[in-house]
Amino acid sequence: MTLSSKIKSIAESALTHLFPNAAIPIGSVQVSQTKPEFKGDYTIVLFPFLKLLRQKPDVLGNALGEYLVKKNNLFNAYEVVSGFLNLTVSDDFFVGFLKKEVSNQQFGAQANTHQKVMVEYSSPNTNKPLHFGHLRNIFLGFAVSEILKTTGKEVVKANLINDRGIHICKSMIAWMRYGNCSTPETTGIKGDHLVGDYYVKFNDVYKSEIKELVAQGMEEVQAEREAPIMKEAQDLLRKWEAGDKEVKKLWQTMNDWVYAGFDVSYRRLGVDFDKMYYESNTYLLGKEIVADGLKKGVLYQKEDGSVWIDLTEDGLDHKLLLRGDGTSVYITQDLGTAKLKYNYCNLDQSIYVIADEQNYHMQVLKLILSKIGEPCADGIFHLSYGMVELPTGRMKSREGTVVDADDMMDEMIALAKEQTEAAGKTDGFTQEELTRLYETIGMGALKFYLLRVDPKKKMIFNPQESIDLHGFTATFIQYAHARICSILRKENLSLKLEMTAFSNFNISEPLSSSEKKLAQMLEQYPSVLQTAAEEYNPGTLCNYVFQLAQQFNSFYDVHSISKAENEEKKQLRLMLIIITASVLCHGMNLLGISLPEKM
RNA sequence: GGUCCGGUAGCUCAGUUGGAUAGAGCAUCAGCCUUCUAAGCUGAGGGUCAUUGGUUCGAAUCCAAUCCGGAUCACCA
Repeated sequence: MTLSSKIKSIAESALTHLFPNAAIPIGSVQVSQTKPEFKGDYTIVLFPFLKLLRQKPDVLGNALGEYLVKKNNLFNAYEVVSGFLNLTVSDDFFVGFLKKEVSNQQFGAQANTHQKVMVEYSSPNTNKPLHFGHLRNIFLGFAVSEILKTTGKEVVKANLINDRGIHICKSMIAWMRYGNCSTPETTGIKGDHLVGDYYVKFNDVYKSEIKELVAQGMEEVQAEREAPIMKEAQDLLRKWEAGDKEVKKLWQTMNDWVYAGFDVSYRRLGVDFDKMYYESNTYLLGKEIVADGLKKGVLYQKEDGSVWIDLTEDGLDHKLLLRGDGTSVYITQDLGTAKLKYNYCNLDQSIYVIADEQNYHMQVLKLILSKIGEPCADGIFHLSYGMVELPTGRMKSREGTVVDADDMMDEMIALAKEQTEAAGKTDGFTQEELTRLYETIGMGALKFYLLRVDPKKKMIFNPQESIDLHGFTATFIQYAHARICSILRKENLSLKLEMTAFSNFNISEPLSSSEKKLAQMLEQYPSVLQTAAEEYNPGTLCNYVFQLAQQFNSFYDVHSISKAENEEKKQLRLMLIIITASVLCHGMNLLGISLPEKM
């Protein structure tokens, strides 16, 4: 139980004890951190009880404060300031906390709840390489998965690859026309980029063909339909669906190039998947669900044979689920895939990390499944995030205005190198260690930059301004960690300690304010994780980890650890920094960011 | 037009679910390295929390209306 909730329940029972005739509503006690300008650590707000108990703030505050301090050794002082009861938590509590957790590298992790959660993220199309927008999706999905895991969920990371459809046919036709049998091997170009180049090529040719047709007097709308390259792409798609061997073979080959490229990127990004789904296997699913819905009368059929659902009661429109010719539309396969996922291991929850442009689609998907009575409906949660835009607007892969993910990684790592060298911090490293260090700093900065903001807010990225390595960044946190490691190296201590370490420690001197503040922040880590998990928001964790590093830096500035005033203080501070390092490391790892021991 | 999301310091963002004088980072300015890593620390300036009204002891937070920006509402995916 966290300190804050402990205080809550203690105060609640204290109030019922002091005022036996009044019914104190459960959960009505508000506990918050005391503002730095006042004395104390935690604050109870008295206002909600004044009317109920017919008490004046000062009287109630003093009565409650006195009772709490007297009856409970958790507190050793209190102060009432205009309706707020500020409580000072005893040093013993914090020291007890430090002794208990100093050898626990898993501090913050919760016991397994046996709830099964699938997190689908990344889910790329196979016609182009990953771009900056995908990175937000990927980092979010990975971080949320890890946060859920550490709070006791069993997580299946899933990737649903959109490997079929007109988009890949566009790359295929452009390659057939202009590729000259080039391959990643013959060109030395990474597979996903090579296929992406032909996607761009397709659009260039498409545009010029339209222009030509318009010049010949055709309407633009018609020209868009009639352009030869487009017709050829559509023809390829038809052949693919008919199972044409040659087409399938090329399709497989080009997709394999892309997968090889993605694998390199995923590995570099440090993310992984437990379950891969391919749309070429799932795109025909969902028809039985539609048939079932028709039988149940939830869906209706028009004269032309098309199947619809009426969602007007829910403030939405009529939605098509099957075409007149009986073929699926986009949402049909999603109905089937939702069920497929659910049946994979009896999911309690199925999370979709998808951009907010699909809010409506996801809302409709969940609603339809629930109306048809599919049990998978309840667990569906759309983790919707805002798109990453450039100052000039949305990124368009068709127009080549995307910030490429691989390029971005290269740039960040180059920036890390540049700034490390500029700061003259390369001494004592081997070349190999430096390479790894730049990777750690660059990738950390990139991930943190994308994870620190609330997922649902859209973000604008300006490629002209490089991502900072100062202030609210991963680098800042990595630096704090490296400082701690440096101290521990000199003290011949490891972050991994025996259970018995520090078990004989006792204090005789009061904690300084920055020692206490640091301990207090560390104690809050589990509840931060809980909040981040409940809100599916890694940003909460970013904020916390940054504030912790900040608090450590202030602490570090005022207190020497190695040359502490006495042995007691030294031991105390060692415990503090060991847990700090452990929490920083644990928290950042959940975000997919690693921390160097030296930088 | 319907639905949904957003609007907080010059810029990028927090704001513990309704609590004290609204906080960080960047940028600007002023200090701090003979002492465990200055990628750091301390301080200053910078605010009509989009606007207006309401709810109450108390509102950036809840409600209503308005303004601005975005997404979406296909027999596309």
